[in-house]
Amino acid sequence: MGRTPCCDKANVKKGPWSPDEDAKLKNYIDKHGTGGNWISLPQKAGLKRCGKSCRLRWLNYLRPDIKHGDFSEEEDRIICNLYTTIGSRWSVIAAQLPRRTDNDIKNYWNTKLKKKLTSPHGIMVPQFIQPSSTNSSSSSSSPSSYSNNGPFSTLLEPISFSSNLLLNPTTTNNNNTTLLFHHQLSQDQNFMMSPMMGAENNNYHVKLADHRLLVFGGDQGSCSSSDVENGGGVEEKRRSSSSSSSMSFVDCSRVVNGWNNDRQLEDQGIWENSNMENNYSPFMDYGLEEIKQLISSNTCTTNVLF
DNA sequence: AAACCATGCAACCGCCGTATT
DNA sequence: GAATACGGCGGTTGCATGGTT
Repeated sequence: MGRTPCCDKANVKKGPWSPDEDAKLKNYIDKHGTGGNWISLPQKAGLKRCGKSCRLRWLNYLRPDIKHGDFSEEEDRIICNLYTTIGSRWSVIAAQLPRRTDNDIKNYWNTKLKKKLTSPHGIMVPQFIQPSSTNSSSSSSSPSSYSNNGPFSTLLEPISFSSNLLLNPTTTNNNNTTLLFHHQLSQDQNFMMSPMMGAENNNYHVKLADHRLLVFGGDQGSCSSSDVENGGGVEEKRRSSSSSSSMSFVDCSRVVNGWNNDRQLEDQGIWENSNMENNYSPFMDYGLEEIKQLISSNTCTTNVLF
């Protein structure tokens, strides 16, 4: 025979913990510790709870050194890095973040970070994983050199990857445009996405050789003038209908000829003339296959990987 | 003001490897 | 060695809250 059952399942309380229960559990553990036996603990502590429930409550909430909420950018970076490396092994990830619980990290990932990293089309898009330093010499997957090409970097040397998702953690060019994730479409279709620095709405740009600028991603699809300084130059007027659930691909070629000054847009009366009623809009939504075709049919001066 | 919807998060469920009988 | 509980973990659920229509 094996062990005796841990508790009477029919007579244990479930649901949210009351302040009184919290106090009982905390007082008991403060005085006696867990004793390495969660099963017998609730009875000793005067709680009508399953040992598992007590353990969970203590580890995820009552433990004195726990920090809740307010994840820092550094913590975001660590979580994203580890997730792309080892997947949803929350206990391992939590071990790298002092005072954080696996449950908190898991919730944070599911409610915040995951939305940043995935699109409804099922492809991964670059994210705000800022390098802790600008030293790029340590990563073999980092492009080895870049030219200064307007607000974007241009990859000078071709790169190839064995994985379809790699993190390029530490590349910042002179324009402070940070280059992030890489996906590979094929040998001759290497692209590098460049996020707009200064924008907080998850937009990304791809500059094509014919000066067209593809803008996609984003909760709201807006670029302020400060974004222009960092690689923008357009404002997407067609905003997503619901936050974080849509992904727009926008061909701005008709308005961004030269794409270096949003004043052009005003001078050309683009904003005023742009509406769906007169059947003219410089903003066109593209599907994933269309965008791939657009990119593959052009020689990109910006190297982008999906 | 009410109904509806989206979000955040605490807690539970079930699985798996290990320990115990 | 078999049977069963324990401890730990990740996935999922359900409730509370806040925002929007």
